[in-house]
Amino acid sequence: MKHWLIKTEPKAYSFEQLVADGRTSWDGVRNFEARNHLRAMAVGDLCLVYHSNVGKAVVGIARVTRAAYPDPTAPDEDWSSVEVAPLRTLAQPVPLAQLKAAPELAGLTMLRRSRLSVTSVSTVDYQRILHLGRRSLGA
DNA sequence: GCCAACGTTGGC
DNA sequence: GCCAACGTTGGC
Repeated sequence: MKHWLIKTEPKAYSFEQLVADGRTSWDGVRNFEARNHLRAMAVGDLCLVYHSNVGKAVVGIARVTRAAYPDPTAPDEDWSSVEVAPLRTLAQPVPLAQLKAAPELAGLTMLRRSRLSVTSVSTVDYQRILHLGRRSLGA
């Protein structure tokens, strides 16, 4: 199983909206590298969902429920979508500043390639980020 | 194939 | 609102 980080502007489509919807077509990606990552996703892969611009934090986890298919928002063009469903909301969001401040996450692709909307995440980094998202005692 | 111009993303 | 990063486009 692979792990990914997918970005969304919450004003356009938030994780809360995904929870409300139950599942969604993750479409609108218009970058070749990001598209290729979508195509590499398999059903069951887990995605950290990051809110860009507003929030600037990892807020939840989604599960891939349908592998890549043609992006319905770009008929006759060579883009792809996957379908995802919410798995759970993090007890506390993990802000970008916290990701940047964690020395063990220095290799995170998302930090080095800040404009790439779909990036892969190593299993160990995925677990580190989940750990940061646990509610801390006394918080 | 190079490179300047331009548009978009996204943090600050 | 600004600006850096960077992907895309198009002229040559």
